Amino acid sequence: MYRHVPLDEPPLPELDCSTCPALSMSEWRVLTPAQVKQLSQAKEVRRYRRGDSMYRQGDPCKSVYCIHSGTVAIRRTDHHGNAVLLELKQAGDVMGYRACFSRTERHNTATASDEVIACALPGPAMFALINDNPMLGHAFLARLAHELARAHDAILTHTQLPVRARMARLLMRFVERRSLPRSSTEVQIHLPVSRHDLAELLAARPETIARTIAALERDGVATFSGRMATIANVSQLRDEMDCG
Amino acid sequence: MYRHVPLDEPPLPELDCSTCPALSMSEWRVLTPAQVKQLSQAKEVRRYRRGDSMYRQGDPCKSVYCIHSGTVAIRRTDHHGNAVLLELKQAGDVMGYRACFSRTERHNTATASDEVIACALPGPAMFALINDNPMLGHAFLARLAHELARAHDAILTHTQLPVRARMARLLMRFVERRSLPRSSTEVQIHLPVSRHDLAELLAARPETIARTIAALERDGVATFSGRMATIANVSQLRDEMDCG
DNA sequence: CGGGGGTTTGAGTCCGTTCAAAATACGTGG
DNA sequence: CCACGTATTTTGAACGGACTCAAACCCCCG
Repeated sequence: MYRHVPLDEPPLPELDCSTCPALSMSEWRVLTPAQVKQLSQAKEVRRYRRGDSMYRQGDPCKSVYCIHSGTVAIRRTDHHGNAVLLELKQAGDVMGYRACFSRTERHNTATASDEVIACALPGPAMFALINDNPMLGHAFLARLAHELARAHDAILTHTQLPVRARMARLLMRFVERRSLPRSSTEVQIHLPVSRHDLAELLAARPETIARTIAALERDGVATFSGRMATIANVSQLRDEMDCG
Repeated sequence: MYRHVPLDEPPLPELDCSTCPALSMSEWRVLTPAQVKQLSQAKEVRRYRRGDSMYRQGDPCKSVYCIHSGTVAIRRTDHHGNAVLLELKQAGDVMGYRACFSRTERHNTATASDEVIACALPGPAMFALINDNPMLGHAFLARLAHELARAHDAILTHTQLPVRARMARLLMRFVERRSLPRSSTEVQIHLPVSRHDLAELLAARPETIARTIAALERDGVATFSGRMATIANVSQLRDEMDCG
């Protein structure tokens, strides 16, 4: 845990934010070239291996992170061990800002879901950039507002829809993000996480996920093989999204 | 709906933000006296009657609101009619800013739960204040971050805890907000909403709420009479908050 | 070839729901 | 102030989706 410079790994690459492909997807895109250089100098590149946690509930908030590559799972756990996977962060996503803005300790845990390279930017450096460039503040206001809407959506879907419909919605999100079209109606997607994580994403048990997948195959909606899924008919999947 | 100046009502009071008791509880508390005057001139006082909606899902976002008195219910509804009561806003709360910051239409509906007097501040006026005073931007960043944490909490509790524990948590929130101590262990609270709204707050059915209340009384945790509730032993209620 | 973690299947249970009806509270007009 | 009609709340019985516990299965890797 917390290791980010294993001895037996190749040295971390030097990353320049101004040429980073993640820049245009992140909140930093509103910065001027000079401010990007400032960002680049203040940041620190880190590597995390599958299972490493970047921060944990209760930690003080020292930095925000910008993901260069890999997938990070953001989880909230209660003191009974029940966990919910709140979201998956990927390349170009900025994460870990919530605790900085509310000036509280971390309320959830960030875990590398596979090999992750991310840059850590100290909180004060971010606040300095916001003071220099009000557009960055607005970008974070918009981002937080968007996240809040998504969280409210999750409350609604998790409490009102059966697991099967929630699964359909999740699959549709993966389809929209990046799918390999195989024919006019058929698409193939790569599930970025294990069944266990799928369960935590949908606030259900792994057994229920297995059963739901089996039911989806039985009904000819999709076929699953490991982390590959082939949706037979996207519009049919869309119909599953409301009620089941 | 949308009516806020009924003909048969007394005229709206002239309200001056600088003397408003809600000021110190709202985000506007970071403003200078001159900026408060600016706020006061830009705002418009409105009155809503029980059941009136202040805005609805799908509306464009024109203003943010600052509640002077009364209770407002913020709801999210899906196109099947399933509704969740996301939160109750009361005197001193600012509301309706989420859609402004994300520059999207309203994602939920705000309904007056009883007689409400609130001030509407046009979105552009708020943005002007934020530009004049960066502390206001930070205050909203902190507020949004806090709301996001609360929403994530709700996801966890709604999916992991039984209704009875969720009810205990809600009652505790009311106790902490304002309770009338009757003895060392016994407190009395006023439930600000109907059973139906209680159900929507807990993401359950009214029938389940009635049964849960009956069970709580049977077990001697609390007694209920209309909108009055007497908690026999607060620490006993606290024990109910995790699992049931 | 033999672990071992992750995944799947099976059987039984429980919590909350649904549907329906009774009871209570509420507001209005007489 | 009481009677009435309506809305809200409560109770009852039956159903169902997801959970629990347990065992079998499978695939990857040593």
